[in-house]
This record gives sequence, structure tokens and C-alpha cells, in this order.
Amino acid sequence: METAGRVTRRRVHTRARLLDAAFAVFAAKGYGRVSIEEVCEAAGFSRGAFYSNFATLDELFFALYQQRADLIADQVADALAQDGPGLDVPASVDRVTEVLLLDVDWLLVKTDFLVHAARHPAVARVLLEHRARLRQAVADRLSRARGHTALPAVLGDVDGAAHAVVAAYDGVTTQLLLDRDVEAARIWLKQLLTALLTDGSRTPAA
Amino acid sequence: METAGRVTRRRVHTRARLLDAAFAVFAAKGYGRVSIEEVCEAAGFSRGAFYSNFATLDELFFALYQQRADLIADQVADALAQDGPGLDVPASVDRVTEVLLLDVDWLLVKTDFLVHAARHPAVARVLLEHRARLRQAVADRLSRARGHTALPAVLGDVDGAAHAVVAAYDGVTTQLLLDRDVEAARIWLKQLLTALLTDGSRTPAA
DNA sequence: GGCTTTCGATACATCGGTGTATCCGATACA
DNA sequence: TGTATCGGATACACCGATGTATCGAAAGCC
Repeated sequence: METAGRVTRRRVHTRARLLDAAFAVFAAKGYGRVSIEEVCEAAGFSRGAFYSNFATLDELFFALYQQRADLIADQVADALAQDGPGLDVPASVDRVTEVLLLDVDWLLVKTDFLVHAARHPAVARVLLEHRARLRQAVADRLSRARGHTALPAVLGDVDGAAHAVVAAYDGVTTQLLLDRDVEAARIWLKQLLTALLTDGSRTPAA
Repeated sequence: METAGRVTRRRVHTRARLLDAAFAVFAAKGYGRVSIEEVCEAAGFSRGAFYSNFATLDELFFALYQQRADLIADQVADALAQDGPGLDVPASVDRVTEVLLLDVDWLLVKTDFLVHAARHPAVARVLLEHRARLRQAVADRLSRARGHTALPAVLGDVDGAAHAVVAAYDGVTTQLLLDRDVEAARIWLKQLLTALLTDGSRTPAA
């Protein structure tokens, strides 16, 4: 049962509000330009509330990332699992693309977190695991599709293809952060993914 | 002639040293966790020197990025121009890959700059232009290779292919920032690029 | 409903960074 | 070499943020 303290309801609430406020503020100003006080103010709390729930801003940031990342991961898993065993990949691509490139604010925070992780090995490990899980989900989906749709190609095995999918996503994200054109990013990501996952010989529409 | 003040030599020196120090400090701690004072200390100067050369830390960061980015851009252009008109793309890929994934510190600073630009439209525009220039160089190189090597494929025109190349680079960079494995990244980038630029039907070695 | 525990607010001491104003030494030019 | 100008150092006043210690009030438990 852990150290199941006595009170909970209030605490849970304020923690949640702090996380939400942090998301907004981080998205707007960028982690690293945000003070504890700003987060508290945005959440409508005093700094006392913060220190009661978190030891440091890093800790809050980490919690925030985990919360949101898990949420997205679930959505992606849903999108991948949605159609039956081994139906068309393009449909999956579409659905996943919708989920992944939905919220620019999240991309901003996520990139902040990447930059943060890049300088903190312990954090990096966690992020790498998240990514590995996602990649695995993609790989599973791809292997289910084998034989039904055109196989990948030059990337080696299914795992390599999954790696490529993630890389494409990251690449498109980078551009999106700069031009803020979500629709263009979606189209472009779909195009990239089909290019990667489809045999070059059977070039589609265009 | 501009407002060609009177003194220059000393000034140029200190400016350069400030930029170098800033690079080191930014790479180590991340822009946003760095104070003006830290940069000055690392450069062996007082804050007076800083304010004499730059108005704000943003300004220095911008100058730093431009300096290094231009340098890299030149190197890439060289690598692309190196072999005669329209020889093998794989060789170019190799050379460019070596140049682009050389220095993790630079990738760290560059990503910091990306994150910074993502929240400052004016800066974003400049970064987008840099990227457009690079992309154009790639496109030129690709169009020179047309007919000699296997054409791209499903990506549309040469310009689309260039876009894909940049996206692949960005994607690989993201992973590299987390695992710090430069060699793996190089290999992986080459693989991705050949997958993108080579007709799927003529799968190479593997 | 009283009692206890916990949560969050308030107040305080402190620190580090900022920006500016001023001064002195260095440097270019005659 | 003298001198006017420039570049960087020093000193100062000023926040803004941090973390802690203390207090009052809300929430759970009986």
C-alpha cells in the first residue's frame, strides 16, 4: 500500500492543475525560460503548493512528460490496432498521422524534453524506452501486414522499417516546429511513410 | 564603409572568444540554463566585454548559430560538389553524412536553436531560409545525377526528394541526441538515404 | 462534531544575475 | 610619440526567483 498518507482528494486536484498549468506555460515560453513561480501563478496556486507536490521543476517536467507521453502512446496503439489483422497499411498511416501531428503545443514541449534529455543520461534512457515501445508497436503492426501489402524494401527487416517510421516522424516534426503548418506536415508525413513502406516499383498516384 | 569605427583588432578577438566560449557553454548546459556571466567567465572576460559586443544573450546566440551554420553549409556544399557532374549518388551521401554527423556538440546547440526559433517567428524565418538553401543544394545535386543513377521514386520531383533527405537527417539527429552513438547514426542515415533515393526494386547489398 | 493530520498560503532571508554608469588602460592614427 | 578614441573592467543598485520555516485552514477519521 505504500506510504498511503491520509488525505488525497485535494492533493490530486492541485497536482493535476499544476501539471496542466505547466503544460501551457512550458509550451508558451519553453522550459528553461519558466520559473516555478510562473507555473504556480498560472495554476492559481502559491509556491507552497508546488513545493508540497514537487521537489524541483525538473521533477514536475518529468511527470508532465510521462503523463502526456503515455496518453499519446495509448492513442497510437489504438490507431494501430484499429483495423483487423493485416489490413491495409495506408489506412493505419493515415490514422496514426492524425494522432501524432495533432497538437503543436505538445510537439513544443516534447522537443523541449528531448533537448533536456540530451543532457541528462538518466532522462534520456527513459525517453529512449518510450521510443522503443512506440517503435515496437509499429513493428508489430508492420509484421502483421506482411504479405497483405507491399513489403517494405531496402531497410532490412520489419524492425528497420519501424525505425525508419520513427525517423520520418521526427524529421517532419522538426519542419513543423518551424513553419507551424500542421496540414502540410500531415500530408508530407504520409507521403514519406508511403515512400518508405511501399515498394518503389509500385509508385502510387503521383 | 559603414560606420567603420576606429579600432577593430582587439574587438574582433574578444568577440570571437566570446562566441567560442558561448558554444562550449551552450553545448554543455543548454541555452536557457546559461547566464551571460557564465559565458564571460568561460571566455575569460568581464561582463563589460559582453555588453560592449552584444546587447543580449539572444543576439549572441543568433550570431553563434549563423557563424557555425554557414560554416557547415559550406562544408556540405563542398561535399556535394566534389565529384564531377552526375556521378554516383552513394558517394555523395557518404561524404555529406560524414560532415553532417560530425560533432554532437553542434547538434546540441543546433537543436537548442531550433527550439528557440520555434517560439520566435523572426528567428524561425532565418532558420527556414538556411534549411531551404541546404535543401536546394541537395536538389541541385540530385538533378545533376538524374539519368546516371537510379531515380528517386514515389516522392514526386527532385525537390520532394531533397525535402525527404532533410527530414531523414533531422530524424536521425533526434535519435543521435539521445543515444550519442555517432557511428550508428551515420550508418543509419546512409541506409535511410539510400532507401529514399534508390528505386525500391533494385535493392542493394543487403 | 471533535480531533488530528496534511495541504497549501504567507513571510522572510538569501542569492545570483542583470544592466548601467564610470573609469582606466590599450590601440590606432597623425 | 603624442593624443584622441575605443574597449573592457569595476562597482553599484536592483530585481526576481529560490527555498525554508511557520501558520491557518481544509479534509479525513472516529
